[in-house]
Amino acid sequence: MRFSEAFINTVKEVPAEAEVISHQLMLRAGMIRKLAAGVYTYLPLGYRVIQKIEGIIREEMNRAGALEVHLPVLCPAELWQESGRWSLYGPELMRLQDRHSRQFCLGPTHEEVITDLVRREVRSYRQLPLNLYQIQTKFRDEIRPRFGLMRGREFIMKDAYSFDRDDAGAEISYQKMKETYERIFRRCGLICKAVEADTGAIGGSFSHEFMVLAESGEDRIASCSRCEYASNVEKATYAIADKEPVENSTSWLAMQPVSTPELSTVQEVASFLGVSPSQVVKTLLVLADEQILAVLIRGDQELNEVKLKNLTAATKISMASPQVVESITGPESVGFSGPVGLSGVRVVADYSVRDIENFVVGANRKDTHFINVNWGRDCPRPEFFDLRVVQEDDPCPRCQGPLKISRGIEVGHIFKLGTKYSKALQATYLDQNGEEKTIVMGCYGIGVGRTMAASIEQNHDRDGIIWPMPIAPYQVMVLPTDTTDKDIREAAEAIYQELLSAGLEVIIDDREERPGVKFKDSDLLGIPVRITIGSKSLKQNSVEIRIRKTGQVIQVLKDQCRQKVQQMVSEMLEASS
RNA sequence: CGGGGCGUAGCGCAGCCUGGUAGCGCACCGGUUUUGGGAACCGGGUGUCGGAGGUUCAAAUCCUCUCGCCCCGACCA
Repeated sequence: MRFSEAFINTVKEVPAEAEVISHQLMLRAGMIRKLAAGVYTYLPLGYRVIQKIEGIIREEMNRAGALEVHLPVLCPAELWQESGRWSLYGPELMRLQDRHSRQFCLGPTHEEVITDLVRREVRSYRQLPLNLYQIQTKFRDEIRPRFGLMRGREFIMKDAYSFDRDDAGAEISYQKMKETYERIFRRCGLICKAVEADTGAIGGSFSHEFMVLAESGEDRIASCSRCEYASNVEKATYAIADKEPVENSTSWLAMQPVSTPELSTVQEVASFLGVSPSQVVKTLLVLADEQILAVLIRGDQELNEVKLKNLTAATKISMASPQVVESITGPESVGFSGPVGLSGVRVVADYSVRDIENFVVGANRKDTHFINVNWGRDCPRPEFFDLRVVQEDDPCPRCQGPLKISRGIEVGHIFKLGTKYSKALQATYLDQNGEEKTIVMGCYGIGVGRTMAASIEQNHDRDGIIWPMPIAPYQVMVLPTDTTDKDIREAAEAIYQELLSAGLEVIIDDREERPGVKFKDSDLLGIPVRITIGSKSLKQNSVEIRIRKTGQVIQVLKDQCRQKVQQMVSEMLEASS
């Protein structure tokens, strides 16, 4: 490719709208442009990277025996009503109507569509197992699209669905995909970690997320510093100490009300009373779908909504409105809720408040708290569950080792679905005995654009992107310092042609620009290998090869350039597979 | 959905308070000189001042509505 014909428009200034580095660099390197919030155009350079990633995904999926299909983006509402997700999915689902007022949605994921296909086609156990995948544009009307390709409303995703005869088969499919994902991300040059995760809107029994560790990541990961345990904090648990409840204690003090005017946050109350926040029990009034719950949690801990959601089997958790709070705890009591004398609602508590005594709670009265409250004496002992977000140094649920919290970008997610969709849509087969059985499913997604963004988050420096060789838009940049100089121009042309015929992916910067401009652009674009052809080295009949990642420069004779570059490129391809 | 901010040339921004010829830097186009890390000079403005309505002799500027975008929050009891 000739730079002059490649439609690459680089930008010096950092675009105001871009916050994270991958977004900034993709805009600056002329790889993407925004059309609307969370909606991007891929320019030729960026699209080459997308295609590289897709290529790796295809190879590995095919290697694992999966078959590529192409499902419709436009899905009829009936299918979604059949699975129950039409009402469950909420405003994230892009809904639309055709001219006959028939309801459709733009697929945010394709369980319904694929299951519909399979239930029509699959009759016999002989047709199973089956793994179908596609690389397709998805639509999710995110509340807040941000970070460029990281969280878009329209995005490219690889999604695969496995169909097995039974759980044992599904387990094998799942493990195979887990290994395949590890290969895919390794080949893309990413340092990735598989962590346990909540199954969210997709559902199912078990899942892993593939996380690229990066400070800019939107997810938090708890991982054990001693064993292999790693989990999204949404799901992460910790080792809960077994302890007999204390029924009465000599250390219990008399409960009494304290005036705490205008002090409703845990911080304020704790410092006013001169106790630590861990001595305060906060009472959150929560709406789990229609049901009102009082959730008790220690002042220094956070409620994990996902855990509460799973406990209550609710589809949506939200904080109760002030009106609702007052109807439970009395007038003007918002900010002063507590378990003492509370009635009419289910009370659940986190383990963090199980073993404390003489604690502080709201008094269900304006500007008042109780101190020295104790379970059983002052209020009924509630049911205890694990409801809090794990924190740094909590004991690992597997080995008690200290947990560490880090940030990650979710680039892939695999689910054991079980029969959630196959049951709802009646996808069945006949087994050896002629008995009708429900197909057991799994589903497996990879965010293609997000993988591209994550790669930049992990591979860049002050000057720009540093593509890992397997997903670089071009492998080699040929850079003549002065195209008005005949010798330089011809030498560069010759090398360019030679590399092309050797099968390398080469771009030559044939623009009549000053060398500095070309060097800057070449660094920004992140092409892994650069060959500089300039008058100095040309006099010794040699050229300069520079590695983008290390900055290492070697001089080689012109005649040996092709061989050397070919060797470097294949080494750099090897390194990540 | 709540709070805040911003829409002026392709990009980054000033001008708005206090109404009166639409501006700066970069980019872009033409020319001359330059050519190993984002050149210099000369010439060129490429604009629906987000949109609609209103006030006014006169609106980028004031008022109303509206659309779009960005950031924060949505863990507060």
